[in-house]
Amino acid sequence: MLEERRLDVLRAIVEEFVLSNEPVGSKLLAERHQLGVSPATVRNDMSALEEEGYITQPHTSAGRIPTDKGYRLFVDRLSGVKPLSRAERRAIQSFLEGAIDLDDVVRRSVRLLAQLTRQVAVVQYPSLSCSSVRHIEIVTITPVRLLLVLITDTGRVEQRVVEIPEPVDDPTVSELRTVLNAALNGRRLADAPEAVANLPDEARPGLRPHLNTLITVVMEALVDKPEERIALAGTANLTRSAIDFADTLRPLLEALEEQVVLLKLIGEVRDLDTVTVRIGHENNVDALRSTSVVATGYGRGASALGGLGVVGPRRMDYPGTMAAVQAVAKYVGDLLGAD
Amino acid sequence: MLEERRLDVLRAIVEEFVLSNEPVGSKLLAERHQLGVSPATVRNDMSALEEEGYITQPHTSAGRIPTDKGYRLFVDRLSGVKPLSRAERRAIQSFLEGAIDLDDVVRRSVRLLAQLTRQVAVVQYPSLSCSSVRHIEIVTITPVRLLLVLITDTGRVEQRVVEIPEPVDDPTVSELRTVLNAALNGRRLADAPEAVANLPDEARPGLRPHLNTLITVVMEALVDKPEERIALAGTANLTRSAIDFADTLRPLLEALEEQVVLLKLIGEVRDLDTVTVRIGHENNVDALRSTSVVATGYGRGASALGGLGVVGPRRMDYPGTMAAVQAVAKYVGDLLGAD
DNA sequence: AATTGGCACTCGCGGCAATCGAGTGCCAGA
DNA sequence: TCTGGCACTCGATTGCCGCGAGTGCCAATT
Repeated sequence: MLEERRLDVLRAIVEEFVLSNEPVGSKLLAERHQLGVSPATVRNDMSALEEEGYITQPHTSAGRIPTDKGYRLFVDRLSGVKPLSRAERRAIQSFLEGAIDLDDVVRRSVRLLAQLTRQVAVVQYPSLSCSSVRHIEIVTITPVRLLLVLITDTGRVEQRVVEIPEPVDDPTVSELRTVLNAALNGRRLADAPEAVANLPDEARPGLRPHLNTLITVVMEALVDKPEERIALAGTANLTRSAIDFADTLRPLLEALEEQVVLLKLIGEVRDLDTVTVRIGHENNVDALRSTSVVATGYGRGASALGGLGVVGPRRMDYPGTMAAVQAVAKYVGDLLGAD
Repeated sequence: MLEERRLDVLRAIVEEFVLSNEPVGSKLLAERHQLGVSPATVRNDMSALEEEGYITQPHTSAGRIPTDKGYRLFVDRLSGVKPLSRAERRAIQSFLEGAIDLDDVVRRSVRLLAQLTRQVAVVQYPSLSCSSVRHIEIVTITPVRLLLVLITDTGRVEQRVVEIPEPVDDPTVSELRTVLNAALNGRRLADAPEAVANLPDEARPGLRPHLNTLITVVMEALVDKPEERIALAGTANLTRSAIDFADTLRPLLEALEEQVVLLKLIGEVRDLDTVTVRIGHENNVDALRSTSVVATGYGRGASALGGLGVVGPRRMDYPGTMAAVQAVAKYVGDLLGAD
């Protein structure tokens, strides 16, 4: 009973603070959230909550604001799921279904997510290693430089320039193309290594050296260190949250421009079916210590094709943001998993 | 003589203000810049300059700051060329020459430019219409869906999915590929329309409908409305210039996310050999009214392949920025024009 | 034991007046 | 045409004061 109400108080504090961005006091809580007790009682609870580290006061004679720990408890135990409005669902659907190719899907999703959450949105392009090969094309640029073009079932087109040690002629290139396609078409890139492992042994001797070179390059470029890509939108929303500027905003913007940071971030949280929330200090990146990240994976079947999420102030509408992230992930997953 | 000194005063004001970001007064000017006259004389000149609209004072009892008109005069007549330091030239060279493909070149240039100028940098990918065709590839996805891949001499790879009205088989696709390549290889995309104009007439009858469809699509997608791309870097630098935040920064960030705006901007100023400067109100975009844009075109030969530049506060080191923009444009032009 | 009303205390904030000083404009003299 | 002098303006800084929101504690009540 007493435990129960204390949590109610915490929930009320979080909700109120998210709304107003001002430290919230006992009087306001008692009258606006039907707690059924007097301000004095609320004060006692608040005192206890502060003792336990869930809330803090910026200075004496001010109300309380949630700590990271407080937000964490709120997210884990206190917040219900806030379903999206019908209008929102409709907006998502109509906004995404006009997309014509992969680039378009990603660009639309990231803008959509930024708009829905009014925060910074991040969408990762489908990882190559989770995709299947639809076609491999080899184009001769010069006799010793080939352009490898890989087309995946997610519609992603990836190209690499390959320098080869000795010149090849067109018939050989054509033969290489046939052999590679036969071995890889329809297979997932993650399975590619074993699929091509003994290709050279089966090929005619004259082809082997080239095949070996190409296979090495393909493996290295597309499987071992695939180029992950990221789309970003809504950085203008950072100015909204009145984060204190010079100190926080700059490093944050710098971090967001750093693909590596974002990839690491998304990589850690791209589970399907789970929306991960990282609050403040829980982020491993310094520049994100004063922000929260809400992210999840998208895709169909077992493993995630990629991840997406938003970055915003800790003072964030977690239920709403989580709902939006989840919904967009579902739509994007369906869209890219199906086609 | 008197005219002469007045301009010296304006130059001094601009330089001082760019450095300090504070309104500059007559005393400071007289003692720091060897004008050879007393503060009182400087005051007279300042009064005249204000009369003519080159400078203004934010409030009585404050120093003067340049107006847009003042900056304009400074850029046009007062600023010498500030050559880059040897170290900077070396940095540019070593930073860019490691690039492996087009994407890499563009990404590196934009970061380099942002770093050199400490401002927001924008680099446009080479326009398709200015590039020549190196190779066209057609890949069958389904019998009625083809993937067109266009490779240009600048290393850009562009792809489009094409829906065709009736199924084609592989030999036909192969034939189409041969015909298209024969007609277009080595030609500039801008010249493509005439190059393919009477291809259908010369082809064997069975090929004509497909050829017509493909030509239409190629023309539409790659020539009429080519997808221009833009790379952006250094948005974090916006926080540096103490632009007043909530009011200016948000619309600015929003504008920068809008590719259309940037493309329009760059498109207007991509002359080769001329670094264009747009100061404050000279920009046609509202969000850029309180910023300056320094940009130019890059490329080899007559027409520009693309444009690049920076966006920063009006209070900007114009000579230095112009030098950096020019230098990077030259290197990028050489890099992309040569290969 | 939990809750409540009462009360003293803290402290940030807004308003106000006084002061300071940088910078200007003007004028008379060289 | 330039210069030194001088009065004036006005934003910024400082210090002070009172208000009020919010707290913590305590004794009384249920």
